Amino acid sequence: MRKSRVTGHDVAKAAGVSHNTVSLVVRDSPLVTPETKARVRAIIDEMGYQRNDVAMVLRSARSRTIGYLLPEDSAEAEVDVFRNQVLKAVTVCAEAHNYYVLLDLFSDAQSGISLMSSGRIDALLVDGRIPNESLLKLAARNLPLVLVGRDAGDLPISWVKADEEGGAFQVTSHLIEQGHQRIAWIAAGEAEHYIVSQRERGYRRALEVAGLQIEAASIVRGDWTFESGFALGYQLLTSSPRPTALFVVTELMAAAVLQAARTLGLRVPEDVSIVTIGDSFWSQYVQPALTTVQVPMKAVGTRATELLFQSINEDLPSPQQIVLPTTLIVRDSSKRVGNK
Amino acid sequence: MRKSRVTGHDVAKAAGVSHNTVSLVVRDSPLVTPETKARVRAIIDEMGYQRNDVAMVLRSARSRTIGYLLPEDSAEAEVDVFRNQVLKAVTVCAEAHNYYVLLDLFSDAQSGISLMSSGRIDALLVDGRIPNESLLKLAARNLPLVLVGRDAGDLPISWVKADEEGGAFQVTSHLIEQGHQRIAWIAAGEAEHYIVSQRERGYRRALEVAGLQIEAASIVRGDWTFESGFALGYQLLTSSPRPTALFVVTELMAAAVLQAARTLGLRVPEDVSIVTIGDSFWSQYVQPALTTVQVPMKAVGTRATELLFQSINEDLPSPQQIVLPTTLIVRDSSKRVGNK
DNA sequence: CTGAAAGCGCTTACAG
DNA sequence: CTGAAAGCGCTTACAG
Repeated sequence: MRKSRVTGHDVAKAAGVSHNTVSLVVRDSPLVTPETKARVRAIIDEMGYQRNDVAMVLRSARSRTIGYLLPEDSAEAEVDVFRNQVLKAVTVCAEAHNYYVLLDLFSDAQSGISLMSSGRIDALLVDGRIPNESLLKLAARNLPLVLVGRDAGDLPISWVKADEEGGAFQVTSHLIEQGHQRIAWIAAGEAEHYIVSQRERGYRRALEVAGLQIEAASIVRGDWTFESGFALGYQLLTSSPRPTALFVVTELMAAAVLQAARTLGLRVPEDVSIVTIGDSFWSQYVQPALTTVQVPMKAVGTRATELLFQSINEDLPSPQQIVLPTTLIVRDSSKRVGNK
Repeated sequence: MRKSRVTGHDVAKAAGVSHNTVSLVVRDSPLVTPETKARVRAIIDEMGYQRNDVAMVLRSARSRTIGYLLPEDSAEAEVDVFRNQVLKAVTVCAEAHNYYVLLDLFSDAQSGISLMSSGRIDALLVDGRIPNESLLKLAARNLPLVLVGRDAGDLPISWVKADEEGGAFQVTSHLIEQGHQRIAWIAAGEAEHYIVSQRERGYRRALEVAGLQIEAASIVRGDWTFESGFALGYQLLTSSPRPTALFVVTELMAAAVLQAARTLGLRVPEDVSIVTIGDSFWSQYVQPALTTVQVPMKAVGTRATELLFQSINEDLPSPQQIVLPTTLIVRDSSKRVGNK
């Protein structure tokens, strides 16, 4: 048991001060004179004293740790860079505030509640893929909480998300401006999947605003895999009349559609335009580089964490709800229709 | 302060038992009769009691948390899926053992030492990119530690890594068997970068074993970016005599070399073979799909975590050192030389 | 500016 | 099988 050998008590005795003073020195409190500090610090270094954080946490009821509740692995997860981008941003931001990040895989609401009541964390970030009914139970606890990557409807909960709907609207409108009228939509997962449904809304709204008909046959739904993207792309590209443009829900599936087109001998963008949305850097490196809407997940992670620290430190009066804009990036996979 | 409202003491009073008994019930100890358990559990539910983990940790000196020390962001990190794969595996594995994962960004050895002495964690996983001198200081603490993704030379430290050198040897030998004699190597980062140097060793050994000359001009070094891959690919493919095959240190840079070849009007694999190594699933979706060596980072994460739990529970006598095999995956970017 | 006392909420011996 | 006491190592009032 080397790790807990030296306690504040030992240091106090060696330095001829009280335990209390040692504690203040460790926290660099202005209540201690520089001379005493220097003397105590020398002893601390000499004895190799390291504070036991757990005792500190128990007594002060501040853990200097934020929790991050992640969904368990899903079909989607294999493919998804989303979570990684966010997690990285969260960790960097927490570190800057001198906080640790504690990871918890969501299994049910109870495990999340246990964590919130355990004293292990001061606040909780919740991944947007956690189901709403669990979210409600979690939000009922008395601990700052920020939802990451989606909104919470009418619930009085803080959240930070990207404007998925606006992004989808933007890229679909871009296609329409380029003269496309038959624009298919390749979705993924369940119809209620938050991000997919938001993107689909944007797609539908763009068509409606332009007065274009939304045909049922133009909307198909895969399972997040490259293979499903290929199959659906193939299906749509061999249907008649063939769409002049395809909007694909993820960049991986869009890359698959690119291959389906290639397999069929169709040129992109000359014969068909393909656009997508997401945050994968690979999408610019496929051939041709994909026109996409960039979703700023890193920024979402950072803003959410900043908001969490605000809640910890200031006791925010009402829920804060933040939407970050997306960016249309026109690359080589889309062009004006008919203009070969 | 809702979170700490109900304590074990309150439950004990309400149930008419001692605080001790409540503690045993929460831990589901066989020392308590089923009747008492049921009665106490009912009260626990009724009162909404949640154990304060921090007090438990302080008293029992077991945090039920493992630490994961990550390197700070580097140029390499932007591109790297490595860490994400590993982290996911670690988290899933920890969850299965009923442990949390605490993230810590490496700034210096001292911060790692503080964490190890803080009582917050029972054991520590260290990312392979942490420098050796810091690793030594960390390993000197009395806490189980496993190094992830690289070996530790002669140091008596447990580690789990993939056979990067063997993988590089394998894919280079594959090229040689296909008749290639001028095989260039595109590296990245600093010469001492562990993974890069291991891969380079495998490359050199394969050439040596085959009795092929290693020419200085065939070895170039980029900076992990797509752009540097493109530039170096372009340079090598316009050099004379042109290499018949290129082995590229990362899959992203290999995708860039593919584009350089396309830009030059060279066909892959007819005019030049391009092979790589890594764990990015994207490499199979570029055109042509890349021949690669699959590095099992997920398995590395899982094995490392399992090893860590062994160290926690059994007090392993000597360091365990595990090398996981890589797998050559021949796809469409390489072929027999001259056989057009 | 420093010290002595109390206590955060558990678990761990130990006694019955 | 259950209970009463001690204590993990800090921080927080409070007193001087």
